[in-house]
Amino acid sequence: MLRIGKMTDYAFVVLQKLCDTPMECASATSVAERTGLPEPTASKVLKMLAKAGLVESIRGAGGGYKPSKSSCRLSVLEVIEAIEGRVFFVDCVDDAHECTVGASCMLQGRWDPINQAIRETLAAWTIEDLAKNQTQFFKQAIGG
Amino acid sequence: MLRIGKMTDYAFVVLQKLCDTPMECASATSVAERTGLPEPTASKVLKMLAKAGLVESIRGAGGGYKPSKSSCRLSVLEVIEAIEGRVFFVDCVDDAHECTVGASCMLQGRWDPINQAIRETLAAWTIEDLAKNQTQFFKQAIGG
DNA sequence: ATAAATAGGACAAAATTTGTACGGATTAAT
DNA sequence: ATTAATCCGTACAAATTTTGTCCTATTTAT
Repeated sequence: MLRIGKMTDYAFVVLQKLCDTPMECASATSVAERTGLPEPTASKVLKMLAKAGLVESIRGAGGGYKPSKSSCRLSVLEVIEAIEGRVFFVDCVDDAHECTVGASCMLQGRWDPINQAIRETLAAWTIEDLAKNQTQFFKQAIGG
Repeated sequence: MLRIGKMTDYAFVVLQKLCDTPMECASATSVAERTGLPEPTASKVLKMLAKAGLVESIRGAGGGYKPSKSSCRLSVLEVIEAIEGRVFFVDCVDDAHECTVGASCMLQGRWDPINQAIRETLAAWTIEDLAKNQTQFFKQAIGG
């Protein structure tokens, strides 16, 4: 099915909630309540986002997470990569991968342009765009 | 990592081998030998491709698989979807999916254009393109 | 000090993907 | 007709990946 993981789904939901109240410092617990996600899960997602630098974390009592100034302008690509790692379609592109097919594979190294095109597509939309109404969004997609 | 599965990788390799000798009817065993894949695996991939109509299967002694006339012009999208099912980035788009976040999800229905754009990107390359040399390929990618 | 939070890592459970096997159906050749 | 080659469909165990949860350490406000 070639889909992003649930965690990444959650990341978008969480980021958007944070962007609703950009000045507020929201604890993982409050984010969990507002999104309907279980607390440990919301916490995990927030930690990942913080580690990737996509939100600002404030430790200690009264702490929590704040969207950074640019959080809501993050591209879809940035969010996906924060959670999933680099976006690639084929194992071969990954350094850590050993190609089991080896010499008989005629495709080695041919995927870069496709990967690049996909990345550009994902980079072209921001979280804000996703939040806008569907109609307008659709117009962009078909170039209208 | 957002990658296609190994089976899909194999599918490209197998298809390309078949297209090397488009007139020949190759048994699963011979495809396995020529690609270096284990026989049961090659067989499984071929079966999937045949079921999706991407190659022609001929049963009985002396049978095997032949690329159909258009096999080598198949788009990358067609191959991926033959193996992985429809290409989507978000569960919400899938009818069978129940959104656990529900009403609090501001993103519902917003992904279609992105999915569409990705699909268009994948549809723009053929297996033949992948087999061509990397340099030329790269030119296409950057519009040169 | 104490309470409220996050950080980071560990880990079991669940889900998915892979790889293999087997019995049945189909066809060509003898 | 019989035999051998070959695909078809399904089932299934093993391996891998993803999820979801918890625990301890650290940080900060009061």
